[in-house]
Amino acid sequence: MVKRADRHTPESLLAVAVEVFNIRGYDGTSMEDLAKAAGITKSSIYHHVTGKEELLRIAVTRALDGLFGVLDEPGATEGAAVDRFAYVIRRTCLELVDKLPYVTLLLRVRGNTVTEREALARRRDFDHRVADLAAAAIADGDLRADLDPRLTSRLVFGLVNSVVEWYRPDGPESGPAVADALSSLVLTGLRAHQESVLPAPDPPEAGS
Amino acid sequence: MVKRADRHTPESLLAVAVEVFNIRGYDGTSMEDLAKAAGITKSSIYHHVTGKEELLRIAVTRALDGLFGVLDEPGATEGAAVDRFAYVIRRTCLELVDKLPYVTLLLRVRGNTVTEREALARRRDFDHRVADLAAAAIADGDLRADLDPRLTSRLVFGLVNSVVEWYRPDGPESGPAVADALSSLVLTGLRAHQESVLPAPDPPEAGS
DNA sequence: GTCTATACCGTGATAGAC
DNA sequence: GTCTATCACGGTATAGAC
Repeated sequence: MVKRADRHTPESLLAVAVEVFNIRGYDGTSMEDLAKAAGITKSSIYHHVTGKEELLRIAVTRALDGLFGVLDEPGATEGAAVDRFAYVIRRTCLELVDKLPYVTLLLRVRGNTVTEREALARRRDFDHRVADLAAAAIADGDLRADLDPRLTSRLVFGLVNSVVEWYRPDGPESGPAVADALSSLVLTGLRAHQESVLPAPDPPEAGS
Repeated sequence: MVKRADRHTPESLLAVAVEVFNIRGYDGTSMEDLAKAAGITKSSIYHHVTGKEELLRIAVTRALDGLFGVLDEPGATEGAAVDRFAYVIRRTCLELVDKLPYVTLLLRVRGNTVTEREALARRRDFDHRVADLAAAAIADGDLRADLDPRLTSRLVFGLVNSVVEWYRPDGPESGPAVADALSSLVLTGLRAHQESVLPAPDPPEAGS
């Protein structure tokens, strides 16, 4: 923090703001906090942005655009539903890691302002589209039918989103490593020998 | 909301406060918000509690005591590590649903006050004890060894914790139903036929 | 147990000099 | 682009009557 830049731009200010928002929470962050972290005074901030809420709006919009971008990629629109579902899980996870501060902020929005409520609405839209994908994969018989599609997609994306709570770019795991582990957990499960519950022949490898 | 009680007690006030905290966020909630929701004035609140932070402290303590209680139950202390791990997953999920408002609040704490930092420290302690359990299960060869124990427990408890983001007591799923679905997903995975990647004979059932 | 009235401070935001 | 000075408002919390 206090990464002073002699000349701030809206972009450099945004980076500082998002970082502080994610530490203290949006509501818990004052303009004075932002000013200290940016190395300038409160007033100077208003030269770059119209206010605190605009910083939030830019940040969550960036996160949402990234997530929706995934849904438009060929891997998410072509092929079997189960493959598209797996693709979206993996890519969403990578996108989350790539835009970590922005997505983190997005996922913590509560809905106290217009900006926040609009962000929540877009998030719901995203979740809905993913739930449709899970439903299609189940209908195809490629995902277990004993789990409700809505519940399934909620669990899976709860898992994906939870990554923001602990992932750090300078930590031991790379983004792709997390995406692989997560995908593998979701599709294959954690148990070492699947026949531990019911007697069954030995399953073949479950490579990524 | 505005569930007016003619006579408030610290307990009734806590229930109101936690509900509002979870909607607006702790920092986003003013004493005026609490007063309106409780149907009394700001001043009256101070007759029951010393202030806003005490309400938070009582709530998160209740959540943490519940979670640590799970770790002391026989199912979490006796038997094979993999079974204890599975037990803790399931029971934690049930505890989360049972104490939903308190756990929700706990999981959103940011660390801006002494109370919050102490809660975060206890949470880290809990996470650490669960990670040890996962490590033991992997060492026993009962959980896949290709996933790091720390990463595994982070993913699994990220998944468990994410339930607070969507679960509602009056919704379609019961607490045990969610706990079962979640445990099943974690241990067995989502794929209908594990050999779906390579051509294989007909798969056995994938019962719960 | 709840009220009105109030103290006191930090908040987001603006004006205008340099 | 940044500053000092200032504003109006809402924040937590207290005093004391009923």
